[in-house]
Amino acid sequence: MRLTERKIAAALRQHGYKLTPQRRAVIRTIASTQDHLTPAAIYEKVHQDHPSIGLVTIYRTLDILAKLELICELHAGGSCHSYTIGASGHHHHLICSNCGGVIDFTGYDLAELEQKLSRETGFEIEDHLLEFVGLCQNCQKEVA
Amino acid sequence: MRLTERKIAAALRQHGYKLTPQRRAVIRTIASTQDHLTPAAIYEKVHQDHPSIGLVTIYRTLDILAKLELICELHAGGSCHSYTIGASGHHHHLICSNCGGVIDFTGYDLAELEQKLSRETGFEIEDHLLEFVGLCQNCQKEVA
DNA sequence: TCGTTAGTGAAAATAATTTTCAATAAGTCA
DNA sequence: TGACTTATTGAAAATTATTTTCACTAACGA
Repeated sequence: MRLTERKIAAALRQHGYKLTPQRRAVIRTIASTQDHLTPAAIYEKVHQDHPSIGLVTIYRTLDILAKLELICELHAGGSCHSYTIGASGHHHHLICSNCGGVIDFTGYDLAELEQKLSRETGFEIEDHLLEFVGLCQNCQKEVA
Repeated sequence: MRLTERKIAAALRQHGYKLTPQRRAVIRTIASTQDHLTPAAIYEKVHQDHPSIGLVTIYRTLDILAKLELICELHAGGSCHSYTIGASGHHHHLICSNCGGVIDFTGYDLAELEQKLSRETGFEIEDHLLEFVGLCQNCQKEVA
């Protein structure tokens, strides 16, 4: 389940961060799209409603949101350093290579594979990164 | 199976690239470690034997090697933009969060999951990214 | 060995990110 | 409410990472 603007705001407060209009605007921008956005793209969008905001504030807000795991950084498909809204619970991402839309999916458990890998390599596994890239239904039509 | 310096050199030539001492040095550096390296780290290492090499050449060589899939870019564990030696055939990576060592693993097929995802989301899946992060056996002892 | 062409290094240009610092605004407490 | 304390902000400067340009050099086939 994708996090809402409201939940993110609450989480920020709970962790002692103030909810400023700038932060609210950043959160709203990320929460209101399926797409994943770079800091520069977020800046552009926020800037429309909030012309005085500085790019630095975008970076600072993204750092906080990422640290609290309220947003997710994506890597597959060449776009490092872009973010999508977080979701409650463990999940993975499916990214459209054409429109950038991101779908979260859950219910796929890598624990078994982790155990097998752990047994075979002796590693103590701490984390993983799993992302898929493809064309969403809309973009399939568009491209055809 | 990890690619050897020799195989990489051959592949370069096959694709019409010249095998210069600089490229050889970059390849050797990447091929001779389990670790994954940033362009700057590769530069430092190559520079020792090859003091006249420029950082630009590192970037250019990495671009070529990555394009030919002779090296792999890693993402998990915070280290975007670092590379490890390639391997023949499709594989995934297991990265030590302490020493940076990378182990390739194969035999894990995501095709089934891809089909399921495709069915459920309508996506036409093109690619994926799967990496694990953990502590290798040596580093477990070291940390303890 | 010569000549063609790809490859190189240095420097400049560009892009991305972080730091610094004075000014401002949030939330708290009297 | 109003003053206070402290986090947050924006601008500019600093830093870091990457790419482009260009004159020079070296690899490799004829």
